[in-house]
Amino acid sequence: MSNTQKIKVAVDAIVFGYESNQLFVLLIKQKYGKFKGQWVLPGGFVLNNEGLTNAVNRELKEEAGIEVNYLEQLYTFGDDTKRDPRGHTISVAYFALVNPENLNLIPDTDASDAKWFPIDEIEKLPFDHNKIIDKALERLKAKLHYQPIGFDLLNKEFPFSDLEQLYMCILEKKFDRRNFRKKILSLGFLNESNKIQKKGSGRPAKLFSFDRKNYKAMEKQRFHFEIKFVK
Amino acid sequence: MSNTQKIKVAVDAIVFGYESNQLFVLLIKQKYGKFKGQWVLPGGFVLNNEGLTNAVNRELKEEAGIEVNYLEQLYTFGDDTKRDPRGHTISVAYFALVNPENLNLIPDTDASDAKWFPIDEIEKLPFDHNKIIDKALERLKAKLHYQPIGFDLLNKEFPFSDLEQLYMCILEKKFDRRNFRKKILSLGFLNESNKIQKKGSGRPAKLFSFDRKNYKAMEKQRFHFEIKFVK
DNA sequence: CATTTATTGTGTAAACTTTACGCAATATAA
DNA sequence: TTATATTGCGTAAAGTTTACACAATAAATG
Repeated sequence: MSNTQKIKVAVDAIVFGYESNQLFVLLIKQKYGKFKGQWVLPGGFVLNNEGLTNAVNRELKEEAGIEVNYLEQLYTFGDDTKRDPRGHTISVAYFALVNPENLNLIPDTDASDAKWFPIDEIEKLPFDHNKIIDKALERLKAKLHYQPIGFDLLNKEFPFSDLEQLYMCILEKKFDRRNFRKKILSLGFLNESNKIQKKGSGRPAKLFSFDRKNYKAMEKQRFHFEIKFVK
Repeated sequence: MSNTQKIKVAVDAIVFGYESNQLFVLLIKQKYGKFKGQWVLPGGFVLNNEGLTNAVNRELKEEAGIEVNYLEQLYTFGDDTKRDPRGHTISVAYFALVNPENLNLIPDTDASDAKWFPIDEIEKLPFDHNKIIDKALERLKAKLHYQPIGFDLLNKEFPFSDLEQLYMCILEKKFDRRNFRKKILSLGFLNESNKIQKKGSGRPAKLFSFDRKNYKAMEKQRFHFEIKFVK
């Protein structure tokens, strides 16, 4: 039985980026086959003797010349055996984040075309890729509440308002700026830099950075990140 | 490339059961091959043109004659290409729960042997099955806090003390009985039956049942299940 | 160059939730 | 009949979240 199994294994990546109050998803232009010329999620078939995580990282490098900041497995799509018209294929989807440094640097590798699309301007995509993006977005929204994942979408040093706006933008909610700041600061994993950022008018802002080491240590001591919201 | 892909796709199930203050995992005795005679997680290769969820349910029926109460995808194991000595295989692992009605009724189907093992008496298993069980247990513990999943491990009608003990047993924590009761009841999805259960000495207990319909409705209205603990 | 506008930083009181703990009610066991 | 086990309910203290106001510091405007 296992000799005759003809199921193919693919990986797909949903890479999120954030800049100027907008959430983006990375898509690439299909080069061959039935969907040639259409935008799809980066991904492809896993090679023999290649681990899944390796496969995603390889595809991201090949197709978009990108190295991500955060990567985790999202879900394996394989209930619909006709999800790929080329034949029975399951796809292990990965959820990834990049910070702004990696946002604008997508070299065109081997004639591939990669582009950032605002999340709310994504049309109907081939396969079940819209469904996959929906699931990834759901995960991103959920994780903002219980993991310090927002920092992976920001610069290393950021003013507090960046974090605040990122939360409001992605969660599509409004909440009190002052309470949010107090809450996050009270958790004790932000380092206050002595630098100061001036941008446009208004009082210049202190810059903060996420102290990942400290956070990891706190996590081991039964600390739980959690943020609830108002409005 | 995709023509020569030789990766096999399997599913595995981690089925949890609970009774008399003990958490159990379902294992089956391997019938053929290198690990013949050893206990492993139920599962097997996915058939051509078979969906993943179908594959798990089929294997559970074939190998243990069981239908589960709750089923969700856990994780896809495929970073280690040598996790199965028979060749490159990825396994989509599923997390399942059964209630006590299904706990003791495992018919021996086609010469297979299935058995419930207390979670703390599981020895070294073949493949990466111990790792899979660890991940499933972690998920179970986490979900008890943010999803009403405990009810799937109990009888339809149960005294409050059952729920309370299930939480303490699985989470390996102690907390205040009275506060726990108050908290759960305040969430408003338990129906109080007018039946009463007597068991041994002590005041007889009211029986409660989980109102799944009501819970689903509340969930849609932005209600979030959540339980934090003391001690 | 004084005034307006934009944005940051800090504080405090009220409402709500969680935690700690006492005791009456109702059964069986001795 | 008394002791023991277990259930059911209530209340005060501690902690957390929410709502809201105003001073500080810059650029933009006339």
